[in-house]
Amino acid sequence: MAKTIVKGVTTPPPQTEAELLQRAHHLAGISLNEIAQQCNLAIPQSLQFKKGWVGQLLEQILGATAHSKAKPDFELIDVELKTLPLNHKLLPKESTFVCTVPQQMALNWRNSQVWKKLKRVLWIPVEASKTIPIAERRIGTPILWSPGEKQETILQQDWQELCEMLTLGQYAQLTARHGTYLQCRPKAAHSQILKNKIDQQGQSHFIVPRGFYLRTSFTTQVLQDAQLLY
Amino acid sequence: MAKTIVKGVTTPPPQTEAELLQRAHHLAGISLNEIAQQCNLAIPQSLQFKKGWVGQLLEQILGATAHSKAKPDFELIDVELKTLPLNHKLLPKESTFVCTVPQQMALNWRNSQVWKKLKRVLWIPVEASKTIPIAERRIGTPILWSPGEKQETILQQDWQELCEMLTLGQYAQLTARHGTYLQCRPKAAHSQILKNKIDQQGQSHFIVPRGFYLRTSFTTQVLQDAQLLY
DNA sequence: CAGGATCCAGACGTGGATCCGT
DNA sequence: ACGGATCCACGTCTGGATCCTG
Repeated sequence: MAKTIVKGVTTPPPQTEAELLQRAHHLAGISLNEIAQQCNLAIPQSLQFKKGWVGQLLEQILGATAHSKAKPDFELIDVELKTLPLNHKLLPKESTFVCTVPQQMALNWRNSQVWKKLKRVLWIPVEASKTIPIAERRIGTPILWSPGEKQETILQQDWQELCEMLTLGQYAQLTARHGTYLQCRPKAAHSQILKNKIDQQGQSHFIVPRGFYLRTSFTTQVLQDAQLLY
Repeated sequence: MAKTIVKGVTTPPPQTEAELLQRAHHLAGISLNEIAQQCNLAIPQSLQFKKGWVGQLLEQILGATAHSKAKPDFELIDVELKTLPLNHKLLPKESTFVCTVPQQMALNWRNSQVWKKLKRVLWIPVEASKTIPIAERRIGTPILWSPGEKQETILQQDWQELCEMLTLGQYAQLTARHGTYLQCRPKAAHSQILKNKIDQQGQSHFIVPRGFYLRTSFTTQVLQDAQLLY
């Protein structure tokens, strides 16, 4: 099944973490325009209707296994790619989506979807201040990261607290204010979307689809630990 | 959300069974070419890569709620539309797809997906001999139908037999030869497609996706009962 | 002949995230 | 600031069936 129509130049998957990190370092300081040109892709005027564009651009230039779902971005080396949008102070601007809340919660933290996504992450900071045209936004120094011991403890506590509320069906009480590092928020095309959820008694309910997100305070810490803040 | 671009003329949904049946009677004797013109649709050279085309054409001209899934074709009046391809003898040429085999079988016949699809059907016979160009194939006399008592008994027996084998995971023994009127056959894009099925013990298996089909011997009986065979 | 294999269109779900009103 | 709302791409699934080889 050779693909003969080039719809954008792609990079082969990296074979090792070192190779991936080296590639990512070569992007540091480069603008999105340069990468888009190399990938033969047009730059959108605004991200309003192209919210995932930067993430998908970096997937492509770094050789992520494009859109293979429920799998790490770099399947061979089991690494997840996350862009980290930075504000004008070069601090994280937004929370970071981790994964959707599954039908059935895992039985323990180390088997959870959240841990699978966070155990090994390549963070790529990207300028995201609205005052900078998209084409001119630059890539920052990459961080190949795993949670520290103390971080994992808090993340696990957050996960357990949120899981408990979700499992018990306490949707009214569960807001984005819960959780120290990890929060739980809506994740859908629009607020009218409802998902059929089957509770532990086998009863069917319609609920708002949710996702797990990392707070900006947490990703700021990631930058700090990597000594990328001064 | 008014759709301003006309991609094919559509008919509003029928409000009553009588209205639907009247429309269908107006199609009797008409060629596919005439209907396609009225719908502003091009006629494919072959159905090899357009297998569902005739069915979708009739959905459109009769005002079926286009592609609303897991619902009857005519939602308001709870009627299912089925084309019935006829060979050169004007007898059913193919088996009729009913529905896919669900993850979890219903607990009884009257709650089954098969019964929901078959309890009220508008059959539209269509010439389907390969010797007739698609454009020239004619529509036959429509049949608004429900299973007779004896038919339902056999269908229910078939369904129960097939369900039992499916529930017990007897996939090796389960072939299209089982069932008097109803059979169970593969239903997929290709034979390599596998579906994750969770059995009653909670174990996960990969199996070939299947569908329920009505044998041609059964749909021949439907024509007979409607006195459309001589 | 008919059981097993296959094909398309459109809906739906998931992963990529950012938007925006209070 | 940030919690709740929203947006695109694309892979997968479902519903419409007919094809095709032994």
